[in-house]
Formats: sequence, C-alpha cells, structure tokens
Amino acid sequence: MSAAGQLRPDRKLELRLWLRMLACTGRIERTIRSRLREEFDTTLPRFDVLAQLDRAPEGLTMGALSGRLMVSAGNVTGLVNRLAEEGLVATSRLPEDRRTQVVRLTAEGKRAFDRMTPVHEGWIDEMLSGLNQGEAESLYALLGKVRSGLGERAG
Amino acid sequence: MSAAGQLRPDRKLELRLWLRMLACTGRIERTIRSRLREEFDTTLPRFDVLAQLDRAPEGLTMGALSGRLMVSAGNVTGLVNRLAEEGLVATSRLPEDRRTQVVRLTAEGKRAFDRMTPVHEGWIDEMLSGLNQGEAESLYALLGKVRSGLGERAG
DNA sequence: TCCGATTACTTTAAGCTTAAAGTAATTTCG
DNA sequence: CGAAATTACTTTAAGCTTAAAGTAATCGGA
Repeated sequence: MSAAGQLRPDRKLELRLWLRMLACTGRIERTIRSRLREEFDTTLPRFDVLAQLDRAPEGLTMGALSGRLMVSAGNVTGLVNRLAEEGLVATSRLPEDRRTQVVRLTAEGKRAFDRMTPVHEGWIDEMLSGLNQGEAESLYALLGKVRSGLGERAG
Repeated sequence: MSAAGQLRPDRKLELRLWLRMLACTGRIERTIRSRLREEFDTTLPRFDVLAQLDRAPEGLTMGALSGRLMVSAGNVTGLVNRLAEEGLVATSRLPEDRRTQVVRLTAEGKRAFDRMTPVHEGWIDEMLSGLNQGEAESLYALLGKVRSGLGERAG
C-alpha cells in the first residue's frame, strides 16, 4: 500500500537474514533427522544425548544434560527413559544426594554412538561442502558475533 | 593466524560450524517462541501460517501451505484446524475440484497478524543487532552459498 | 464408459517439546 | 531440632511434527 518506493536501505535485511538462517539450518536438520532414522533407526534428540554422554565418561546428572542440550528437565526425563529402555544408557542415584540421577552410556550405547558419529560427521561435511575453508571460517566468526550480540549469557 | 592449524585442514571445522549454526538459530527461535506465547498467546507455527496467508490475499491451498512452510500435509491440517477454531482463518472448497481446500485469513486473522508482525520484526532486529550492515550482508551471502551447496532444489 | 492410477487431503500412532504442577530429598535458619 | 525454602527431578496436559495408512475426488486410458 505504501506509495513510496524503497529509497531507504533495506530495513528488512535482518528479517531476510533470519529467514535464510532458519531455512538453511532447517534443511540440514531435516536431512539429518531423516538419515538418522533411515540408517540408524534413531532420532536427533537421542543422538544428541548420546553425544553429550560420550564427552562425559564419568556420566552427567539429569540437570547437567538438560543444561547442555538446552532443553527442559521434563524433556530429558523422557529421552533418558527411552534410551534406557533401548539399553543405550544406564542411570544410578548419587549416594550423597538421592534426588540426583547420574546417566552414563552403556557399552552398547558407546558402540552405537561410535558407529553413528563418523557417519553423522560425514553428512555435515557433505552438506557444508559448498563453502571453502575461508568461507567456513568467516561464517563461523559471523555466527560468533551473532551469538555475542544475543545477550551475554554463557554458551 | 594459528601456526599449527595450517598444515592439516581443520577437519572438525564443519562440525563446529554446524553446532554454532544450530545454537544461534536455536536460541533466537526459542526466544521468539517464548515471546509469541507470552505477548500474543500464540505459537511460531501458527504465526508462520498467518505470515504465509498474509502474502497471499487470494488464499492458499493446503498443499501450497505445506510446500511454503516446508512441513508435512498432516501438520498443516492440524494447524489450520486450530487457527480456524480461533477464527483467524477460514477454509472453502474449490468448486472445480472438491478435494482442494483454500485457506484465507479472516478479517480477525489479518488484524491479529498486523498487530504481531512489526513486533516480531523488532525482535529479529534486536537479536541480530550484534552485526553491522556489512556483516549482515556477508552472513546473508555465505548462507546463500550454503543453501546452494545443499542440493539444487528450488527455494 | 469404467476402472486403475493419481492427487489432495485427513487420520493415526509415535515421539519431541514445553510450562506448570507435583514429589521427594536436602539445606537453611530460627 | 524442626519447619520453611530450595533443589532435582518427574508427571501432566497441550501442542507440534512426521511417516504411513486411509478417504474421497479427479484424471487417463482402453
């Protein structure tokens, strides 16, 4: 309806940038979800839990998992229950604080993750292969700036 | 700059880049979801439907909505049902093909969207304010390259 | 014309996700 | 010590999401 044309520099750049960020990550994520399901019969949230536990051989509390995955505590309860049913993780109570559950990979869980993670990494490499190293570094740095500007909370 | 990293090309750069993309978009998206709920008592998927319909005053078929939102057809059915219950959209059958539903914004839906969208855009501007215009343009261009490399399907 | 294929959408089952409420253990403080 | 507050987690209700199966309308031949 505005009769005036676009004299002004691109007020909508941020919006278009956001939509493009969303579209790119959405497409990559959808591909990963689909391949995890087809090739390993699992889901991205489950894979993410295994990845966090793989980096913490001593195990993680439910709260720590919730923080690292950046999802709600209730969500972690459900994911860990399902992974425990599959035999990929095991839980135990801390003797010194019986409220606290510690979650660890089982041997089977470790095996499953070790089988999946190189394949997963290959998918990422493949999907980001449109960028050369310098471009990837630039993108990484720019996203770092975005993150910093997002409010100074720990990452 | 890093002396050591020069010989072998940082094999994990892509993975770190991907995790950072995911973290950035995830944080922005979570903030938007939370604010949409608190300030407008709605959800991001509903807002996305309204945004698509706002750009198509003549209405969109369920299939077109599914394509533009990049979600499954079954998903659109549920979203449109809920928005219709809220009175924000209305559906009608095409006389020439009675399988096809056309969805349009109602006057109330249009009003709701017009109230929300400038606020939504303000949130985006705010969250991306860590970048100056040149940086935003670089990021936009790099993401365009990512998208191109993602397989040559239409965007 | 009629029947098999296709198209457009809906339903279903299962899982992910959250906020809010609930439970139980621990800590704090008078 | 003992009650109140806090912490760590679980449960619940509601909505989002998908793949797969289902329904109904239309199209494309023979």
